[in-house]
Amino acid sequence: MVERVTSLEVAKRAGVSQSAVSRVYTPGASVSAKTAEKVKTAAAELGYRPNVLARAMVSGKSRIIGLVVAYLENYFYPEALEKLSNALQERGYHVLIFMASQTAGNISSVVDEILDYQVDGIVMASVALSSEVGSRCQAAGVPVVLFNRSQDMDDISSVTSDNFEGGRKVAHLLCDLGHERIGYIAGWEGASTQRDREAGFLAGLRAHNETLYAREVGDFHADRTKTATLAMFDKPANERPDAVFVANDHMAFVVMDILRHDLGLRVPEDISVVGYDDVPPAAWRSYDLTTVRQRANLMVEQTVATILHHIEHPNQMTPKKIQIDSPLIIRSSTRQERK
Amino acid sequence: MVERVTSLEVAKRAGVSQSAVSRVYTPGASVSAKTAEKVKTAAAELGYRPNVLARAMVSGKSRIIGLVVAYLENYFYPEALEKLSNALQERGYHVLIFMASQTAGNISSVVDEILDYQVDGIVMASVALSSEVGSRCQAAGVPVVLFNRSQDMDDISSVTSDNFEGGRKVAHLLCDLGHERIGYIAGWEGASTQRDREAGFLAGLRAHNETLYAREVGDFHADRTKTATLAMFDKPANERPDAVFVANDHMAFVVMDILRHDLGLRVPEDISVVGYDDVPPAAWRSYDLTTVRQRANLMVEQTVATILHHIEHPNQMTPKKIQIDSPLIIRSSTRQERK
DNA sequence: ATGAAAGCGCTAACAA
DNA sequence: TTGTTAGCGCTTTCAT
Repeated sequence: MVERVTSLEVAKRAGVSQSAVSRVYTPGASVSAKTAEKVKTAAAELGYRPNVLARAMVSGKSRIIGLVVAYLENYFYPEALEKLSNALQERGYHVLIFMASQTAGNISSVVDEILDYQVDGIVMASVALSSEVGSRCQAAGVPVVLFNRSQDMDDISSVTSDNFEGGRKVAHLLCDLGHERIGYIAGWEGASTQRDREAGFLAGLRAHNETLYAREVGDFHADRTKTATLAMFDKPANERPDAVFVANDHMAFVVMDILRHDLGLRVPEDISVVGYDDVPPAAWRSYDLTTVRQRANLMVEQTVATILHHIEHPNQMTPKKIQIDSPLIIRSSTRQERK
Repeated sequence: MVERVTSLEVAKRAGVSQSAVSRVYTPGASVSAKTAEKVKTAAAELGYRPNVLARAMVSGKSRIIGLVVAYLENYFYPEALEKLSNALQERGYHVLIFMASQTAGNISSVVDEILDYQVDGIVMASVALSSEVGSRCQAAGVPVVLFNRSQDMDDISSVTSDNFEGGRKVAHLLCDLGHERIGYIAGWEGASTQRDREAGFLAGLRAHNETLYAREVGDFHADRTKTATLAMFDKPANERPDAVFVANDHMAFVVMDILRHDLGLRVPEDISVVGYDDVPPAAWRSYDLTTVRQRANLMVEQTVATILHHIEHPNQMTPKKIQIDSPLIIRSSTRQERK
């Protein structure tokens, strides 16, 4: 175990003051090329690196972004997390993870923990947070950006895909394909993504003078989706939907598996299935799911830009509500042409 | 934006010294019930919470664990990450994420960044790290635990599943089922997991007086796995393997999809397929993959125990090499009985 | 451009 | 049990 090297030791070896060393590592500080060289040499010889925590304490900037996530079971999140972390790393920030377990009371303590770490900003990717939580962080002077969720009438920035428009595109597709009995399997109804997708979907149907034939709730949850699917499809051919929009890809996989393996139905010949997210397995041959793509890259890019903007302009608190266009990806889980 | 509340302000309001306040938040410090009450009341009124960073600076313990990950595309990792973060959170630690991008030179700088944050320990879950990197952290006095990878002849602790034994179990299964032309699709050959799984598999075959009929390399990579699969199976029935062990689940999904959809073969009637990891999609009906389960819960538990042990006993540097038993999970991608 | 000095908010001896 | 004091390693005035 090697002892930590401090700026003071580097200063001594370089024959300069401790503050000179500090300046060398402070972008924009005034140091002569000569001192900079001396310091860098000494630092290299000693293996010196500035202590981020000490810097954070005095500067008030930790260069840490707190990330609150609830469930990584939806493969959209690991993807986003990876990109987010990379993007922040490139800008000299790092991600401190806070897992928000199910319990609601727990969430509140999570916020306290985050604040304890003096994070410069917070990204909330968890669906189940009360709006109060975000506001509390804002009140503490820590900017917050909601990722993949939104809230009406509040003062928190958010980045989402255009869920309403995405839902509408699905309605158009299914109507254009000539489907006549269209079902919807909803996600957890507390989620803004679920609400917006459904609202857009219904608006789209209306535009075609169609109406929803059946609706069940899957809650973004495998078991409940199974129940919902059976309730919707375990009936004679002329009574069940001939197409279904499922509020996210993971539920859509469950739906497809049940249709095919439990009910012996064919996708898309008997039933067209559409999902939402375009997580990687949607492109796997066994599913090849028609879906709405949430463009993780763009969403992350905007999230990073927004949080950094808030960090750099602490006074300017106007929230940004960013919606990323989400294209329809047509694969083979939907009929290929009007029947 | 609310100003930060310091322990000094709490002290004033409570009518005690600043160190009294500190003691109230230091487990095991001696404070009278009366002072504790006064302090807690004042703290609550002011909304005070100790500054973790300041505490870290003086105590030398940040209660931050650095986690190095390379690719979250393998769904074993998000699962592990979630459990790891939860387990550490319960013990008052938090996870700072470091994404190790592809470039090898990059890795080295990642280590510097980690060390800058004065992390108390490091978990490396990335497959592509040189042993030199881990050693450098150890040398800096920061304990390291390798997660899901191991290295021979070195001084770093690691937690893996029993990959050798897992591979052997697969060989036994396939031999018991009467398979006669058995293939293996390897992962990236630099990975210890790949090497151990293959070694165990070969040892198992040998025990049955069987020998490997075909071998290709998929590199834990979808495209290369596709090429490997075609090279192995795109030939007459009597020339191709009748069973294949694939070094991880994700490659196995690709193999199954190609067998079924490109080559028109049936699994398991024509070919039995076995994977490794038991990631969630392995249990999805479309794959229902026979596989070796890496028990993420146990692996994480041991990882946490090990890293905390090293943190709490800094002098006792004997590395631990922990292997978790990995059970064979038999599903329907393998023949159900001897033919 | 540089050094001296004053803290950032806290913990940990040390006395009392 | 308590208060006083001295830092942890750094950034940042303020002189020079």
